[in-house]
Amino acid sequence: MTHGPGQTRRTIRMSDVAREAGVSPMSVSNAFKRPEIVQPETRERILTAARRLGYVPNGVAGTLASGRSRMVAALVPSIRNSSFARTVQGLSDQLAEQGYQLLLAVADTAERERQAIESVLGRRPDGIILTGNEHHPDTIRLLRQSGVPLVETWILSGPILDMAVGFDLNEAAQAMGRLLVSRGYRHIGFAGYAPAERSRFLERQRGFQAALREAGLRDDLLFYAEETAGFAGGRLAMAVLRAQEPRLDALFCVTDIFAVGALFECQRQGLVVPRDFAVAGYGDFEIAAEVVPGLTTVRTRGYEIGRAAAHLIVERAEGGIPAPRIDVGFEVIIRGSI
Amino acid sequence: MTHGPGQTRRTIRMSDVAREAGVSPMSVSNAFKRPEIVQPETRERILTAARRLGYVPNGVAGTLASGRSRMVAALVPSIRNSSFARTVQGLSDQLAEQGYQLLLAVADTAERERQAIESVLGRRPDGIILTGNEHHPDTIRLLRQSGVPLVETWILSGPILDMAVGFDLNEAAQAMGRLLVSRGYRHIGFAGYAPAERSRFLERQRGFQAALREAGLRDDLLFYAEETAGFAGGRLAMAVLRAQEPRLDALFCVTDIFAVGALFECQRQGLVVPRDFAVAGYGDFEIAAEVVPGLTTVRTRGYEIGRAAAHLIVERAEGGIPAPRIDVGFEVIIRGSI
DNA sequence: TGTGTCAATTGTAGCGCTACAATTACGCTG
DNA sequence: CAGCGTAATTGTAGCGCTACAATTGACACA
Repeated sequence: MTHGPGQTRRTIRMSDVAREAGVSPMSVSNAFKRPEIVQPETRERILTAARRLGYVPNGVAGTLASGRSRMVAALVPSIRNSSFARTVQGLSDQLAEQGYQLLLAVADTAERERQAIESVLGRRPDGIILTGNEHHPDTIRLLRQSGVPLVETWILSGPILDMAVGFDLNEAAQAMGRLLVSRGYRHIGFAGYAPAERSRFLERQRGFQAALREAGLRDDLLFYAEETAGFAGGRLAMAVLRAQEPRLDALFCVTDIFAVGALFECQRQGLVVPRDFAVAGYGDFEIAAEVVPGLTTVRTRGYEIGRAAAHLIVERAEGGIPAPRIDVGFEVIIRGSI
Repeated sequence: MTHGPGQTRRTIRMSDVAREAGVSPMSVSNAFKRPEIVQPETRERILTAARRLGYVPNGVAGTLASGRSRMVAALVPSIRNSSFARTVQGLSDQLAEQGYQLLLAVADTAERERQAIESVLGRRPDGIILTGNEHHPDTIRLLRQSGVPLVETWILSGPILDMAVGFDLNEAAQAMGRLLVSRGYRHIGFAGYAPAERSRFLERQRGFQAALREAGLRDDLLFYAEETAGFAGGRLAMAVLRAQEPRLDALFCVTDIFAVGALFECQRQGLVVPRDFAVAGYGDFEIAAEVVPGLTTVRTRGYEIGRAAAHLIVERAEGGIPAPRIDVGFEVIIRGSI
């Protein structure tokens, strides 16, 4: 305790800085948190002392005392998926700019989401960002009870717990469906993920089917790949759907990964895209612009979703009352694949 | 404060649960943190009371009192890059399994890293995971002074601050260089990033050059792309290096993204791979197995790096003295592109 | 019956900070 | 020069939890 010679000095705290600068601890606190209310010279003296001692404020104690953590938790189903990676990047950028930190939890099932939420809530984050709007009932109860500001992302429709940032998934898929129809394709397949699991994929399917029915085309050429399918999903979809309908002339994929897989498969089979077969994707991943021919796809704004979500939370944390829903829109990007 | 009718009940704390269960607060704490030392019936009574009241332990207070946060901070230069995304996934999985949480900071420059470290240290994480071994001197001083366990990832050689998980970057590039040489290529180019910035790319270059010199080949066909180059990097590298050496017959790229870009460019120009031109990558991203022909590449173990790094930190946090360096190895994956 | 041993439980004393109220300093008015 | 408003600074009283030592009770043994 006494830091005599040879004694290892324990961690520097606010009162050490206060003594060093000849002020009260409160002034040190103010010098860091509300610099405008302390006299410039005093502030300078305090900051110098802090630097000299190598003082790092203990945010944990600060959080306990103030009830504000300047930390935002985000739950995403995956980080390898390019869309969510962009969202996390957006969150991270925006939060860093505003002096907040990101507590990240990756949870790919509702059950894991529940667990993650439970432990995250113990940290008293200033806000929580979720993906989608399908949550475990216990999750919802916990969140409601905690009163923490909430943003659900990648979704706009349906019941929202608090705030939401996303775009109209249904509309986006419908736009692509209409585009395919307008280009003259008549036997259009759909490659997605098992529908039970992910309503955000289901909405794409619905929008797509609506566009086909509108045009009087059959809307039952559906293929569902495994979670882990990757590029193979597109290949499999082509094989299965062409067996089901030999005249199949186009494929709409719920992710660009499937779509690129389908393009590669066309290449292997000697099908010329788009003359013999058309492929459309969803996501506008980096690769979409690079494959030959370029992939026609729906550009989503994952990065902006992240930024906007972070912004909503911070605004709320600082006492504002932001708009509860933000639509970041989408865009159909036309390249050579249809 | 009095929670009479209509009064909004403030947050439940440990003493509320204690009163409800008829025990002391310490027993509640023990029931959660060291269940084996409390009588089974007592424990049951406490947990029931906690559930009934919807008690969520305040981890912030716990951290302040115990000095342990059960939180690990990770700094990565990017999250969109597939390699780091895998590492973050590995971290997240391993930490979740062990009941720890992940504080993520994305910092793409040494200066931002410094800022991030500074604010991260305020949270008193039980460990910090860094990427690479090039850090701002202030960062190093801060980290040293804090005494927090540290893991540097994606690197093994050179000065290590505390612990490290990675593989021999030089060796990996050299292996690929040798493979190209053994296949008979004689004018082999290199596509990388600006060398000043990233020593982890520089090591690849050195290993590659060593392999070429070993074989008596020229080792100065080097191209450096911008940070943001993406697939275009490969295209540019081909253009520039072929202008410099028309007999160029192979290209080694520091990332699969460049390599795939180069493959696409070959396709556009009608070059048959690998007959007319060979391409090798680095990373074994998902796409490497899917392009036609498949990309020969170095498979790195980003996911395992994340898991191992998390494991080291946790072991250390729980009082162990783990090995300071872990080599997760690499693998040369031979496909059709060379 | 006294006493040592062990497991289970409990009080006490902070962890390092900030909200808030109280105090002091200081210039300005009448 | 008293009286007052404003700005700067400071004390007090926790925030909710856990380390640690102290206490209690049950039981075995001499």
